[in-house]
Amino acid sequence: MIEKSKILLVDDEEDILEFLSYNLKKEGFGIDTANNGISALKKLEKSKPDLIILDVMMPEMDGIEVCEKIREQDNFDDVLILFLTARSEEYSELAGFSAGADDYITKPIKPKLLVSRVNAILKRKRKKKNDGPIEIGEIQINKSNHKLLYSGKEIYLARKEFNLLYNLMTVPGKVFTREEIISSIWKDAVVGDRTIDVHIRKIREKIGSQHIKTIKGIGYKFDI
Amino acid sequence: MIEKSKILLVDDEEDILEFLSYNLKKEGFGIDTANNGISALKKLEKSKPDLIILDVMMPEMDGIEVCEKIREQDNFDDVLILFLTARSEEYSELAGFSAGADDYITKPIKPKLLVSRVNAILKRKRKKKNDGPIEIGEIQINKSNHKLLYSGKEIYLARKEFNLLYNLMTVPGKVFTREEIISSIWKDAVVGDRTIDVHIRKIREKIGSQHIKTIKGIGYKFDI
DNA sequence: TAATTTTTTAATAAAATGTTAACTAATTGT
DNA sequence: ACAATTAGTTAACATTTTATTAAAAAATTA
Repeated sequence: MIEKSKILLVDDEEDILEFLSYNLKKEGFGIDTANNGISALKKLEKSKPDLIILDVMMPEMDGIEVCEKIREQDNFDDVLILFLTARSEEYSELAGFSAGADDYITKPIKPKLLVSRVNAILKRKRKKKNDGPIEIGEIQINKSNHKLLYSGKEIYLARKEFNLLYNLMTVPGKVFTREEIISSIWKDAVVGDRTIDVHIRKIREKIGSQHIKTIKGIGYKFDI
Repeated sequence: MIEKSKILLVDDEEDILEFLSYNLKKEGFGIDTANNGISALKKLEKSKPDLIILDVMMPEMDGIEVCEKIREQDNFDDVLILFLTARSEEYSELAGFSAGADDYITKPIKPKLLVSRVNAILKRKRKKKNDGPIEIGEIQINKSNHKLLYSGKEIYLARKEFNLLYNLMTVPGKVFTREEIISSIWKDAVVGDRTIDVHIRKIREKIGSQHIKTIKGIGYKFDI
């Protein structure tokens, strides 16, 4: 059985929260609500939603800002975010998109459209999430449980190390430039090039250097 | 001669299909049509199109869904998908893009715009595809993993050497003048002519001199 | 809050790559 | 054949890039 998805609704207007809540609960979703951005950010940890529906227009902290704050956190980069906007609002799709939104719905909200949209977006996620383990030679890396096996033995990698190695292993043999690496691991922070070297070094310390090759002037690759 | 690209048109309205078909055939594209998503999915295998133009709004299975279904199959992950949307439709660009679309056109469709858009998107694809390995005789050079195989054995080339050889190999037989070589490899630095010689020498050291020929007074070429 | 771990940076060392200069060899035109 | 021109070779050295530390900063955990 597929577990029901959890949705966090964030809006400052009580009646919209109720309206959304009513329609989505009816469909079997687990619903949590927050009536401002700050409270939403607080609830994230405990609630661990699959999808966040965010009103763009809110007092204090608007939806775009909340979205950015969420994306900044490392452990919520795969939560889906759907914006609620009034058609007339000046916020462009672009602003939402660049803040890290996955989709948006314009008000007035039609219940049927809302539900179909939510279903579609969640279905898409389920497909994407299917990051099965990657196995190359004696090395197996598994994103879903964050585990690395090296000839059967489990090796612990810190998060950044793990992400970096995982990235390289997604396309074995391909040379990843530092830019590519940075843009896929440091979504918003700015780090120096030496930082990557240090992480590479730590990974090599743990799995040896036979697989991770340096292509001077270009970047790194994972080789078989 | 460049083979003409094949396009699969998917729309439930017969007159739109005809309109698209007429305008694209005139440009020399190979056209195939389907009037619903299911039929489109069926035709994929046989038709093997380079581009699919999909109406978003269709009964039964909408364009987004068709697009997702196509992207799920892993033998069609490089087919291009272009959406047709009415400007007023509730579907956002965002939904389309995250479903895996490459571009979209809004109705009403202007023939000239359609054609230029289609040409642009196909050109983009061709260029991308050309980043694949180049294989000439026993030599294979691959930019994406920065590898040079010489009768199966991997040979390491430093960056400038690699770029230089890659350049020559993009058009085997063509004589590249020193100027051409410099302008494509040394984007801003100024180097003397002897520098190229030295790099050429190092390449010859590694793959022999039977392929890289000097055309005195002009430049170098890669010969089969 | 303290302790611990992780991440980043900065400084410096090491390695690899790139360029030049000086010289030699080859080719071309007269 | 012999200048004149162009290319090839070599080794020195300059430059760029990466590796390695240790230590500071940030984040996480107890």
